[in-house]
Amino acid sequence: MLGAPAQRAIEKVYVRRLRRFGPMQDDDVSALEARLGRMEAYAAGKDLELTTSPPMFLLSGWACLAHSLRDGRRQILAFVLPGDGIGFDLLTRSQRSVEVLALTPLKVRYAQPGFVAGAERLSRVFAGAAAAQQGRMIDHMVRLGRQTALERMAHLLLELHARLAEIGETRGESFHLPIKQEILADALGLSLVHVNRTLQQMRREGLIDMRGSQMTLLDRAALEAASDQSS
Amino acid sequence: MLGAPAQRAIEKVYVRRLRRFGPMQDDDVSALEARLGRMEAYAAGKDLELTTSPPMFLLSGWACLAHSLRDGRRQILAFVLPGDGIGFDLLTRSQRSVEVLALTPLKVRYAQPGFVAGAERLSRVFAGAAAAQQGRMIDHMVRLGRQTALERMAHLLLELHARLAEIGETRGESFHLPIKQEILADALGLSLVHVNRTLQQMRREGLIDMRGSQMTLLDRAALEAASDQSS
DNA sequence: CTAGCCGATAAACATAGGTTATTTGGGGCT
DNA sequence: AGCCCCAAATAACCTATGTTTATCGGCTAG
Repeated sequence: MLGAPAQRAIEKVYVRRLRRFGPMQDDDVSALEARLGRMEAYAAGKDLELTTSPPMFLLSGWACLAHSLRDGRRQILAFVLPGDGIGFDLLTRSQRSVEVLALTPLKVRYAQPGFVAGAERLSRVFAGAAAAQQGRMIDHMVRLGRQTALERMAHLLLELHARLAEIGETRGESFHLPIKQEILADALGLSLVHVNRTLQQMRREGLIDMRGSQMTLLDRAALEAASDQSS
Repeated sequence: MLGAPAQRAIEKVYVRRLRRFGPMQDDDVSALEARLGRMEAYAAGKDLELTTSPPMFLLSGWACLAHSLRDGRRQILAFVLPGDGIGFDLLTRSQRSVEVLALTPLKVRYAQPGFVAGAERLSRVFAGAAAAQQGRMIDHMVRLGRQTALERMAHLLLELHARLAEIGETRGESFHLPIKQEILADALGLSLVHVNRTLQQMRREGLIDMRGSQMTLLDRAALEAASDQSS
């Protein structure tokens, strides 16, 4: 009576995430596992070196991809959540000055130095994950270019909830949001003050509830209406 | 005395573009050529169908990738210039509602239905082109999220000039900018009026010159300073 | 227990950019 | 030649968001 559930419970978070992008059979999982190597921990705030190191999976904690301007302005390009890969795609490996930043303490697992995707099914899954990431970046461009502060926030919160739900890190409409409002500001292209204003407004209007770093989506319908995003 | 220059002059625009991303020898070019098929022309304003058709190269004219919101707001995600591929990457082929829009009359050349990149060198070149496109999208996110109207415009003009120079469509610091200010607005996340204001300002300050659709970058140093973008 | 720090909250004011409406300036067509 | 139409250019006004500064509350180091 314990076998199956127990097995499920210990499934690696990156396998759980990758399953979203296509079927993975036992030999796919072992093929992947065989190509992974050492684990590592990083402190919050740490700037991960990507150009030299092999790609990795995030086991726990939150990271982000960001680009900084000379005068200190910073744009967060994407959030990296547990189970997500870092550095598998061209994006993060290209010469571009894309920084990978630990937003919380991190645990990662590196791929073997000569990592290659491997079997047919496995590489299709990896392609799916890369496509999903690009899709999120498109959403992000639309947010930044054409949405109001409240729309941006609503859409980001929905995205984060959906992604955390995939790996079982939500409880109903609640999830742990372990980042400062300053980080939200750099992600959404807003000022810190306006992020706070917007959150207060969403709170007053009963869209969300925040207690410390616990975020609850109280009115999903309204949030979805606000974030539009469809064609 | 005519052979070599003539050969160079008739080199296909997509080959010229692809050479930027890695060495292409004669057999690479023929391998690519063998995988391409019919040509097609489209009128300005046409919305190209991507999900059903094979990928293609843009032979002449300008196109863009865009996403529209329900209420009509639109964000242009990327410009597609002559020689650029459309639909080779996951981006444009994913289920996402990314539209491909002809900004001018277009000539394209489709790939054969079962297109695959082909030889080692050739696929490395294709990967390079995809990475370049992603890099430009990152620049675009930074523009949209963290730069002022003038900075955005300066940076976009520099990008367009550089890309057009690659395919010989510049004359010194001048190039043909065949798009309405409304399109610039949708690309830069600004209103049409503010795009006009910004262009006037750049003109007054001697940064650019515009006569009809002819754009000239008068003060590259100042434009580069304004667009920052470095880490 | 207290000092000090950090992040959230708040208030007051400033401004970049949005909106609406009007005018100007070429082409192309009749 | 005269008329249209469309895009560019202006103008006047409005507002979402940025900036600056201050307060508050909780946590941690001693």
